[in-house]
Amino acid sequence: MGSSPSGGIDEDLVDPLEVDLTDSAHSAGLCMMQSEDILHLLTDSTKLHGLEQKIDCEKDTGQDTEKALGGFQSTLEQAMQELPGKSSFEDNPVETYKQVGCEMPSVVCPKVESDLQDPPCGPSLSQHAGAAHKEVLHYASRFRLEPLQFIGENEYCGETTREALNKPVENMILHDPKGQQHCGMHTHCLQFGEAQLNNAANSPSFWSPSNIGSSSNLPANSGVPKVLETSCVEVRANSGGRQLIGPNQPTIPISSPTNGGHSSSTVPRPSGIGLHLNSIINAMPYRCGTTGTGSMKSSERGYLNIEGRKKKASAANDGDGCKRCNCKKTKCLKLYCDCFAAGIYCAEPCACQGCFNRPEYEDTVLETRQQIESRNPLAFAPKVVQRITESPANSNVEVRNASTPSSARHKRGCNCKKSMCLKKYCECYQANVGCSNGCRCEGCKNVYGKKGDSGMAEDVFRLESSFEDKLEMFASQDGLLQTEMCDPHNLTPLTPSFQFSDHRKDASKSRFSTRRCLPSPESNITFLPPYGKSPVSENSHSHALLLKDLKNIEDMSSHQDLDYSNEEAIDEFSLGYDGLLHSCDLSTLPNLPSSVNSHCWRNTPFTPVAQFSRTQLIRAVDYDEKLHDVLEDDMPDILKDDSTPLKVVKVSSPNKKRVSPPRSSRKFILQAVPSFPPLTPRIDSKDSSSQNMDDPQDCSSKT
DNA sequence: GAGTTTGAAACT
DNA sequence: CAGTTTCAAACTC
Repeated sequence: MGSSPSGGIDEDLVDPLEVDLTDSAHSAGLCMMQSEDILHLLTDSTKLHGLEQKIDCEKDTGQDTEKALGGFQSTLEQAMQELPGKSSFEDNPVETYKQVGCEMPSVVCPKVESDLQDPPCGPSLSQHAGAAHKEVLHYASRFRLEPLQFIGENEYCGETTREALNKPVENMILHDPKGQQHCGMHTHCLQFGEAQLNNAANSPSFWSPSNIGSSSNLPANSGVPKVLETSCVEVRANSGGRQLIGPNQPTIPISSPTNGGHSSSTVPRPSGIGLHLNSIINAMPYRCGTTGTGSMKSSERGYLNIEGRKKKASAANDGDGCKRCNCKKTKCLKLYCDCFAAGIYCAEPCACQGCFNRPEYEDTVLETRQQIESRNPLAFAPKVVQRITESPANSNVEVRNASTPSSARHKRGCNCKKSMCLKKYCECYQANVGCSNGCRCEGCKNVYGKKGDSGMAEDVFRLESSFEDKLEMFASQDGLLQTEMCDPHNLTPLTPSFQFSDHRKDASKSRFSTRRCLPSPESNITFLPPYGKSPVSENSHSHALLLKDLKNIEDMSSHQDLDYSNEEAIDEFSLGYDGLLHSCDLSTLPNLPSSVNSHCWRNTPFTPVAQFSRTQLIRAVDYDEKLHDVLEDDMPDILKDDSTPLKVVKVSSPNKKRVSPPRSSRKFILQAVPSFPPLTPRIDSKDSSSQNMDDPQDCSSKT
C-alpha cells in the first residue's frame, strides 16, 4: 500500500475495501458476507477449515474465549460433517493476511482470533478479550451483525471483498444525524465499539508505526458514528474510486493491499482491544468536507491531521471541522453530548466540564447508555440514511447528490420552527439531507429537499415499515421472538435480529455463522429498489445475485431435511430481519464496499445479517415456513420487478419508535447484549492525553 | 469571546 | 402523549 512519506496513504493506493476488511470486519469480529459469498461458503468446505483454525486459535487465547465460543466448535464439527470433502482439523497456525504495503500486519478475517490474542504491546487485550467478545456479539445482535464467521474468512475477506470493490456501490447509509456524511467511516467504527476498535487495531493503519506512535497523540476524537458509509463513498467518488483517503486526508497509514497479496504474518495486537473508538477513528482516514457539503459534528470527526496539528474545529475551520463537545452540565452522559451520542469517549479536544464520558468511567457510561436506550431503543440509532449508487457504466462510484431529496433522509425528521431548515439547527440540514414528510418542521426551506418533496426516501421508509410490520406480525404470531426482545436494550433499532438459539441461552457466545452483509433496517434507503430514479440496470446485477441466493436458499430448504433436533448443527440462525427481508435489496450488498459493511456500529446501515453456515442456512430456511412467506411475500415483489413500485404497506412516523411488543418466542431470541458501544479505554483520553496530543490533529470545522 | 437563538433531549 | 424545561450547538455580534 502506498504510504505517503508522512505516513499517510496514497490515495490511489488506498483501497476502501481493504480498509474495511481490516478495520471493521476483522477487528469487530464481524465479518460480513455477501450473498455470493454465502453460496460459496455453503459449498466450500475449505472455509470451514479456516474456521476451525480460528477456533483453535481462539482456544488458546483463554477461557473466556473458549467459553464464548462455547459449543461453536461442536457446531462446526457437525457442520463439517455435513460438508463433503471437508478439511480435517489441522492445526495449522492461523494465518492472517497482511496487506501489502502495510507497515503493520493486519489481521484480516481472523478477526476474532486476533482480537483475542494479546497484543504484543499490552495486556489489556486478554483482559478485555472476554468482554470484547461479548461486546462484539452484542453489537452484532444489536446491529444485526453477526459475529465473525470463521469460515472462509480469509478467502472472503481477501477475495470476495476485493471483488466486491469492483462492484457497484449501491447504497450507503448515513449514521450521523447531524450530517457526518463525510465521516461515515468513522461513525461505523465507533458503533462497533470494541469490535470497531479491534478492527481499527487490526487495520494496518491503526497499527502502523506512525499510527501507533501517534495514536496516543491523536486526538481522541473521532468520528461520530453517524455517517460512515458516506465517507467511503465520497472518498471514492473523489478519489476515483478506491480510496478512502482524500487529498486532504490525514496521512495516517492505512493498509491497503496493493497486491492483494496476503502474507501470513503474526498479528500483533494493539494494546487495546479496549482502545476507545476514538483511537480507531483517529487511525482511520479521515476526510472532512470532502464534498464540502458534509457537516460533521466534531464528535463525528476525527482530529486526524496530516500535519499533526490539532485544532479545534470550531469555527474557522472549513471542511475539516473536528469539534468536540462542550458540555457543562450533563457530564457528557446524555445525548446532548455529541461524543456520548456518538459512542465515543470525550477527548482532549473536548471542552466539557465534569466529563464522565471517559474510559475511567466506563461503567458509568455504559450504564447511562443503557438507561437511555431503555427509554428509547433508537436513541443511538442512525438518524440519517443515504443512498449511494455506482454507475455500472463506468464503474465509477457515483454518489447521489446528497442534496437531492431522495438521496437521504433523516429518519426521525426534524422539528424546526424558526430556522426553516436552513441552518444547522436542523438535523436534516446538518446532515445534508432533505426534509421528509416525517419532519414536523414549519416553513421548511431545506435546500436539500423540502418537506413534502416526495422522494424515494419516503417510499423506502414505507417499505421498511411494511416489511418490519410483517416480520413483527410473523414473530408475534408464532412466538418466535422471545420476550427478551421486548427489552429495549435488546432491540435493535427498527430491526431486531433474531437468532435461532433454541436452547442456547448464551446464544451470543455461540453464534458464529456465516454472514451476509445486509442493510440494516435503518438503512432503509439502502433497500431502495432501482425504480424510479434508479435505472433498473443499476442494480440488475446485484438483484440477479440476490435472487439467485434466495432461490438457492429456497431450493435447499425444499430439498433438504432439516433436523431441528440437531441443535448444534443449527446452532443458531441469525436472521437479520432486514437482512433476509431486504436481501432483495441486498442487491446493493454485493456491491457494497466491505468497508462499509464492516464498519457498522449500532444501527449500522449495513448490517451483515444473514450469514449462515450451510447447515444453518438450510435449516433456518426450512425451519420456519413463515419466514419464507415473509421473504416471498415481500422480497419477491421487490426483486422480481425492479420497475415495480414499492408497495406501501404502512407509513411510519419517523418519530415513532419502533418497539416491538413483547412476544413469546421459541426459536428466535434476540441477543441480550449491551448495546453500548465499546467504550474501551482509549489510548488517548483526556487523562491520558498527556501522552498524546503531541501530534494534534488537524481539525477543521465543517463548512 | 460573550450572548442569543435554536431545536433536540430530557423531564413532568 | 403533550407541554415544559434543560441543554449544548449553532449562530450573531
